[in-house]
Amino acid sequence: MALRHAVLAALLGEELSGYQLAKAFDVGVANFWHALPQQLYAELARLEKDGLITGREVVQDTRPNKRLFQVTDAGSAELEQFTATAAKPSSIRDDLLVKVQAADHVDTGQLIAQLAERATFAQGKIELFERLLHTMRGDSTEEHFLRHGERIGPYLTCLRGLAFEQGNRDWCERSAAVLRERQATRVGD
Amino acid sequence: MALRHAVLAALLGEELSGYQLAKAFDVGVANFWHALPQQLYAELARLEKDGLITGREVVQDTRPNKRLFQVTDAGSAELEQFTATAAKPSSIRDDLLVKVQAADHVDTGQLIAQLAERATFAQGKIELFERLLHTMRGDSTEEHFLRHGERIGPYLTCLRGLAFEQGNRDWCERSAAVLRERQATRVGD
DNA sequence: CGATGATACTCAAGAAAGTGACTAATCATA
DNA sequence: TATGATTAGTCACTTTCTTGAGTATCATCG
Repeated sequence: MALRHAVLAALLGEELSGYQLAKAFDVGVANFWHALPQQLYAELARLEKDGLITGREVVQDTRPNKRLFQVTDAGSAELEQFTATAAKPSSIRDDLLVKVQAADHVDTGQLIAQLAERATFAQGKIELFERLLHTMRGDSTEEHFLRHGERIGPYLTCLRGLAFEQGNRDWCERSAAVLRERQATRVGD
Repeated sequence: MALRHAVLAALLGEELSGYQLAKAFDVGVANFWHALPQQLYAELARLEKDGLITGREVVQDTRPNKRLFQVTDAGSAELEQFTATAAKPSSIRDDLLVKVQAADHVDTGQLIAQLAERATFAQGKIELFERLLHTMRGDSTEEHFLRHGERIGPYLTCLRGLAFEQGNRDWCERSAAVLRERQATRVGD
């Protein structure tokens, strides 16, 4: 019962189709909640059935028709109530960290390659987030935007995503460097 | 098929009981993989059935008997193979971020309280990780340990956990400060 | 003109994860 | 001498997530 709230939060402020929502969950929202398109369509159906969102059909000439969803008052109330409940600690799942945990017992070369790949991926995300942040704040400085901007929720979560990916990149690079150095040392033994 | 590898990785180097493993998943391993005790017991049973770990009964006088598990050669091979496959991008799930995403539409007071609580929690984790890191490296400096230490996998993942929680703490504090300032501004309107 | 890719979804099956309740012994403490 | 905490697990049930395939239209590129 939590994807539910992530979807509601993503739908606040803008009407989206399932397809657009899936895109959003692929870039921005993915920082704090990950979901596949199929889950989103299913969740949208449930939310509509429960009256927390309403959908309207939009007929399109050049593309398949779509349904745009927006949060109802009941949906807002649900989110409000959700916010009032205690937050569970965040749960992370990362294959790569599992592999690094076993670093002393597995093939170092593979691990280094995967750390490098992840660092590159993180760098891409960093650049994306920096662009997103800039788009959101427009001409204002960050400080000014955070004080006086209208919609700062997505900005704040994006800031967390940025810091997270910077942490990822730095850690991947450092870990890869450490493993490389140890490899070199061992060869030189 | 992923908790499987997290359990194997946690069991490398040390023989643990299900109960001890659950503790490990509550502190260190939780940084990159979260699981409840019930899941771990179930996974241990599966791993043993598949011959990736072996358990031995340890009779105890003062406490209930326990079963200690260790990774078999087949288990090591499985981990090795797992490392060779491409890592999926990490998946995060965080209630609190969902709430912040909706920050402009929900009760700010609650949110600030939860951010403060999370910052405190993160601070506790930071201190725990710093202690763990110190224990692992003993008298060596970090640099020396990473170059010449025997078992650096858990150290590296702990470093990531530390950075993650520092990021959490900083972001929570900043977000809470921003929301407080806006609250004050609005009152002053 | 055919291939590829984007838009916009749907369905079904199976694997994984989460929830809640429960047993049973010992130890500390008030 | 009850009370609760800690150690050490088990069972059953439900929800959620992932995987894989499939439908249909239009736009673009070579």
